[in-house]
Amino acid sequence: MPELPEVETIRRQLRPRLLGRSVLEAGSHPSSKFTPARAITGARFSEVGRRGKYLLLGLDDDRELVVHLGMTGRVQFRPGAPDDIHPHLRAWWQLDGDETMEFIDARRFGRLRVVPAGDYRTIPTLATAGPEPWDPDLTDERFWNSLRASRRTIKTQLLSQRPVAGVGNIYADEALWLAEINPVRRSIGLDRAGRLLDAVRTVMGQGIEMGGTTLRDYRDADGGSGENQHGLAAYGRAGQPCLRCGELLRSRVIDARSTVWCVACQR
DNA sequence: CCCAACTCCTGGGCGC
DNA sequence: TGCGCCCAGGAGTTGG
Repeated sequence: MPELPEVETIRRQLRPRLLGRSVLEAGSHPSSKFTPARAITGARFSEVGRRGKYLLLGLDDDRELVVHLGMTGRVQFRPGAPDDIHPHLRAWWQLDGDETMEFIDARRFGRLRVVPAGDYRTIPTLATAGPEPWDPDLTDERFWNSLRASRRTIKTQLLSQRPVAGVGNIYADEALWLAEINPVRRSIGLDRAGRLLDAVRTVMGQGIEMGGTTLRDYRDADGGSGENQHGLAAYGRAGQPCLRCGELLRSRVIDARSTVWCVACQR
């Protein structure tokens, strides 16, 4: 599932391909999740940003196309017209230069929105998202205070996007494993919070370096796969030995999300 | 405000 | 081999 490292990989590829280019025509699947695609016909891309798991495609008319990839969303380019017989084509934008950008999404968990630039009031998760992992204002104390404000499990809090933006199920399990913290804890001290924040930065940074994690669906904007799946220590490794202590990793559903952790060294 | 439950989707893995 | 069941999951929505 595309999390911050996957979305950042795509952002970096999209930027040189989109900046300065105009949308000549656009179309979409009839679902309201995708119809906003049509609203940017005639506009020109002027920025390609990211916030958490959201792609922010700035337009020269002071609006933004906000893209969330959901579970299986992909962005790809093809010469000429859209491939309108592709069964999972949800939106497309015909660009100048005889090329089409396509949004492919088998499971339709993705969504598109067009908003006034920087105005995310109608996208609550984006509007209330916590800082980016490398935001200099994100201190250990701030992260700890955010975690202390809720009584939910640490795992659930990481997925909430509030303490830090961009964490999904894979990198949450990886960060908790690296920081040696039990995902079902409901409170942690400042020292553990600091270690968890360090771990989030480490696993996210590694994910970006590796071009994202491809378990099944994820592809970058060039159609390529990531390599981070070979570096996972927890996610998908239930029943296999912990890479730190050898204990067999356990799996359990926490808040409807499968969670893998080591009962011996994650306390 | 917080939180829990429910919802959306369908490819693929599995049991038989 | 084929059928049918059910899981995976981010975030939006709803209701307490």
